[in-house]
Amino acid sequence: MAKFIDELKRTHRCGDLRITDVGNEVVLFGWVHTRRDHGGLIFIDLRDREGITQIVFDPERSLEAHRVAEQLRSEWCIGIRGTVRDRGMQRNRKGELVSAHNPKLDTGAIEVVVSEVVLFNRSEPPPFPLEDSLDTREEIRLTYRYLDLRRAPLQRTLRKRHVINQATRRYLSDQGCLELETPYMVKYTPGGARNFLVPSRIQRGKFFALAESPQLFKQLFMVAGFDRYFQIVKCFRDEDLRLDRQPEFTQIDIELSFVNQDDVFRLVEGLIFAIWKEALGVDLHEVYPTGRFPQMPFAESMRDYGNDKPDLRFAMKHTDLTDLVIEHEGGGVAPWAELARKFRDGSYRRDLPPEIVKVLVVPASANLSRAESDKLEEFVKGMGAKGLARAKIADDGSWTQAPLFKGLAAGLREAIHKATGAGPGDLLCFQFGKEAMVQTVMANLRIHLGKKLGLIPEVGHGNQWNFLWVVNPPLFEYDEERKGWVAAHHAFTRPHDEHIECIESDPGKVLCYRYDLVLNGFEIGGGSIRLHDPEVQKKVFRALGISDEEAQSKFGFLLQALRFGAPPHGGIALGMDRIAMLLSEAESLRDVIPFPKTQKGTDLMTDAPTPISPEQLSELAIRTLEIDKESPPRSP
RNA sequence: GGGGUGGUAGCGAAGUUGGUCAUCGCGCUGGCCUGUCACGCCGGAGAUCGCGGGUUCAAGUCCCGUCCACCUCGCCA
Repeated sequence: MAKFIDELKRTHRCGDLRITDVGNEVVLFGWVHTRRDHGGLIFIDLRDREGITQIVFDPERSLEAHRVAEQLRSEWCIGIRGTVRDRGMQRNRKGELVSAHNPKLDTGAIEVVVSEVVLFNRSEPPPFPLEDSLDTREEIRLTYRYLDLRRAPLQRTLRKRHVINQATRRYLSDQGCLELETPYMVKYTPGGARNFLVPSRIQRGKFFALAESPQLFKQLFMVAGFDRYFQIVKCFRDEDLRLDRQPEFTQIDIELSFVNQDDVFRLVEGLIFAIWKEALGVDLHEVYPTGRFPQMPFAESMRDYGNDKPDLRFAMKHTDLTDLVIEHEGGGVAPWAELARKFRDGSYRRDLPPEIVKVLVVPASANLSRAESDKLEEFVKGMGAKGLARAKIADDGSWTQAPLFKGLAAGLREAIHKATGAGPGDLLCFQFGKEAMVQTVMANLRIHLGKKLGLIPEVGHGNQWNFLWVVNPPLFEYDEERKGWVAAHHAFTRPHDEHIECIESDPGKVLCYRYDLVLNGFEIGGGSIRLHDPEVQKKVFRALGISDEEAQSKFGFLLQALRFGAPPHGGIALGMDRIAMLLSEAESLRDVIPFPKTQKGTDLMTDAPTPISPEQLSELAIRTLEIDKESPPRSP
C-alpha cells in the first residue's frame, strides 16, 4: 500500500481517459462499482467522483493481480497501475464483429489492463445498492448518508452547489460587494421565526440565539459605510420542516447602500443569469431577452393565484367573486346570502373582507370523472376546507351536480360565467369563508390540478424557468385576534412615499418596497428597501401600537445606529439551497444538502439531538421539565 | 396539534374474503465460465411481516395503541 501512496501517484481520475490516452501507463484510485467475473478475465468498473473506468484483470498480464481481483467486491477501495488500451472489437451473438466500445460511458472507448493492484480497504456489502436511480427508503439512505453521497446524482448536486458558490462570489465581488461575516450567536429578539437557543456557560442562565438571518448586522455594515456587502451564510430557524424548509439552511445575503428597488433587482437578475450560465450552461437571455424579470403586484398575485409565489408556468387563475356575491345579495345561495348580509349591515368591511368567495375553473378538456372530482374534495378537506362546492356547466348553461346551488339566481350565474369565462363542460370549484383559508386552499388546489392535468411536472422544471418579482405588498396586516395592525414582515421596511401620510389613518392602504423573487412557484428570495428615516419609523411604530420604550428594548441598537447618518439602503436574501434544488431538479432540499435533518428535525445518522447529562445541564444552570423517553440506540 | 401515504430477508416489491404462501427480483454466498458492461449458468443461506396489546381454534391479513420516514395544514419570509 505504501508504494501506491508514496511512489505511484494518481495520474488520472476515473472519468478522464479517452482513446487518445491509449498506450499510456496510468495509476487510478477508486471504488469497485461493479464486478463481472468471467473466470479467466475479470472486469471491474472503477468509480471515483469524476466517473467510471473499466479495468481488466487478465491472468496473462498479471497472475498476482488477477488473484486479488477474484476477491474484490462492491465498494472496496483500491488502487491500480495499468495500461490504457482500445476496447477494440468483439463478436456479438450472431457472430458478427462489432465495436466493443461502451457508448454509455464517457470512458467507454478504452479500458485499463491492470498490471498491479493494491487493496486499500475492504467494504461490508452496502445496505442499499449505490445506483444512480434508487428507490430505497429515505430513512435508510439518511442513516447511511455517507454511502448515499457516493451516488452520482448526489455527487452532481453537491458539485452544483460548489459552482453556484463560486459563481456567486465572482459575480458579486465583481459588482463591488465585499464578502463580510456576521455572528451566528446573537441576541435573542422576539417575533418572526423561532430561534434555536444557545446557553451561555459563562453567563449562567442567559442565552444566545442562533441567527435566523444576518438582517440586522448587514444593515449595520451599511451604517458602517461598507456600502455593498454579500455573504453566503448559514441561517437557523426552529420551525416545522417542509420539503423546501430545513432548520439550518444557506442564504446568499446581499445589502446595498444608495440604491432603490430597481437597483437591487438588476444586481440580482445579473447574479441569477450568471449562476444559470455557469451551473447549467443555460443563457436566460433566451427567455428574458432584456435581462429583466417580470414583476407582479402582490395584490394581483393574491387575487389570481391565492398566494405570493405564483407558479406562472400555467394559467388556471382564480376568480374572486366576493363583490359579485355581495352585489347579488347571495343570489339565492344560503351561505352566500349570509355573507352578503354581513357586508350590508356593517359586520364586515369591504376594505378588509374577513370572508371571501373564490372560484377556480377546471376546463372541460380535463374531463374529470365524478370520482376524481370527489378526490379533489378530500384534498381540500385535508387543508382545513369544510368541503368543495362544485358545479358542472351543462350545454344549456345550467349547473348540474351542484346541490348547494339549487336556488341560484340566473343573474348571478350569468355574472359568474362572464367573470370567469367558463362555459359548457367546465367544472367550477368554489371556496368561501375565512380569507386566509380560502386563499390557501385555492392556491394549493390550483397547483394540485396543474400537476394532475400535466400542466407542470410533478418535480423539476420541465425546462421552463419562470422567474417573477412579486412587488408592492402591504406594510401592515390586520390581525383578527389582536384586533389591530401588525407588520406584515418587519417594521423596518420603507413604505411608498405617497402612502406615508396614511400610515396612521388608514394602515391597510400602505404599500411598501418589499419584494420576493419567485421561480416556478418557489420563493427563492426576498428583501426590502429599509426604512432609514427616523420620523417615518416613529409613525410606523405608532401605527403598530409599539411604544418608544418597547421599540428601544427590542431594536435599540439598530435604532441607535440609524441616528448616526445611516445611508439609504436595501437588500435581499436568496435561498441558496432552493436555487440548488431547482437547478438540480431535486425532489427536496434534502437532496441538495449534504447532511440534512428529517421532517421531525433529527439527524438519523448521528441520532442528534440527544439528551444531555444532568451534570452538563447543571453547569449551564438549566433544568428540563421532562426527561425525554430514551430512544433505543441505533446501530448503523 | 390536524389530514394523508408508507414500514414484509441487506434493498425493492407480491401477499385474494383471516386457514401449507411467507413468494418474486436484486444483493449476499459456494461452484463453473477469456470480452463483459443489467454478463451468463448451477446450487445455497438469509424474515420474531416496525413495535405493543387485543379479537379468534387460527392474524402479515381484523381491531386498539404506539414508534419511525415522507407529503401537507397550522407554523415559517
